[in-house]
Amino acid sequence: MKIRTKAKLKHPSMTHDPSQKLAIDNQPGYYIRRLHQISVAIFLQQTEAFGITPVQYAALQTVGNSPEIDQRSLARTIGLDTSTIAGVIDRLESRGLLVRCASPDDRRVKQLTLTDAARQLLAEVAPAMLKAQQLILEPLEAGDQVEFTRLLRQLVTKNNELSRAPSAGGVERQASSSAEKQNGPCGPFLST
Amino acid sequence: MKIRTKAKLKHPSMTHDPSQKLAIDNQPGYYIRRLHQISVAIFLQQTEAFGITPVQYAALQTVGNSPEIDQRSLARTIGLDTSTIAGVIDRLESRGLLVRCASPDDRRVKQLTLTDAARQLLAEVAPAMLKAQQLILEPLEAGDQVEFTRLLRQLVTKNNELSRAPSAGGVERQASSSAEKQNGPCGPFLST
DNA sequence: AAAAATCAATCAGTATACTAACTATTAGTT
DNA sequence: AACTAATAGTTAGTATACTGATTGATTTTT
Repeated sequence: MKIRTKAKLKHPSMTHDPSQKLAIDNQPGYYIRRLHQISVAIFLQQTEAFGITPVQYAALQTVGNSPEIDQRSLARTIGLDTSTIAGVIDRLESRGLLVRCASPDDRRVKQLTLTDAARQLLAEVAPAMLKAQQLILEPLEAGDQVEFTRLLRQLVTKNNELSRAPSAGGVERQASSSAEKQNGPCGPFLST
Repeated sequence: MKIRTKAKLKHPSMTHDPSQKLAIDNQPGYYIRRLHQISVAIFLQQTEAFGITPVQYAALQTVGNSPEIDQRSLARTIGLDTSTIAGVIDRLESRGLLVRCASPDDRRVKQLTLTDAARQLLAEVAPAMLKAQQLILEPLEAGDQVEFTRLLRQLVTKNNELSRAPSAGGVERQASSSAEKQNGPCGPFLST
């Protein structure tokens, strides 16, 4: 009960007349949820042949761009918390798309590396993924697409800290020995 | 393998140069997902005292606006499929916020009715819910908020059929006997 | 060096959100 | 009337996405 005293009613639009019906389809949150559903549906439809989800794609792409990234940095880069990324990586690893390796420098850390299969998959999926992005915005005319994208980025960037998993703009690369090419993902003795 | 032949490459922007890194944070789908996360986080934060989720709120609000609505119509109204709504209603019913009643006209149909507790909860939550909506858009200046909302609605409306759970603009009310006030949600013998 | 704090990852639990398969009921066809 | 279609709801299975607790390793303090 005492919670209600927090409502300061600084703005007339916040004064809610309970006799008037509130429509959910008047709230931005509702449309944001719907657009997310639609966006995922379009992605899955376009990439249907590859059996990959938007988040899995983001994870693979990011690991590809930053080999030996650790789970925490990956999570921050794509805006997930560490418990969610664990499940994503589980599924990708069991499909043979990436490998978890304990870091030699810090045994708490697990470094991630793509398999060749993942590299090939990424190259194959890319066109469908780009097509999906295009289809999501297609109902808007060209100028509006640019405007919407601008405002969308602004909202995410400025509200970033409010979610549990704020994303880090760039990838915080950790020093990587870059001897991976010769030795395989997990050092000289664990190559495939 | 044969799937790849479907890529028609009708547009030069679809030709993906694999040597160049694709950044996930350049794709609208990524920002849409992030904004959804943020939107939910803000809602949960503002309504923390009530233990309710955005979808649960939408369900309660809709049932409140259309008593004796059936599950299918509710699902369509808030943009969910029937299997998802079943779980939402399970949770709301077990919290004593609404009641499922078999329709006398069609025994397949279950009609939904709010309890008094739900009506009270809705009235109490409304200000926090409105505050959340305001906070989501707050990073944008006033004019941009209007513009963003306009484009957002346009995207959802025009892409509506693409998701599994396209939403119906209005609520398709079914003939309701409106004898509810006297007899309770489930007819004369099942009143609370 | 031992104790405390911190940190990466995991796990249990909950809540959307989907697909696909299934039950029960109703409507339509022959 | 009997057979078939379609419909409303449920269930099982998978995948985000969160909270909160826990484990094991590292760092900081004492």
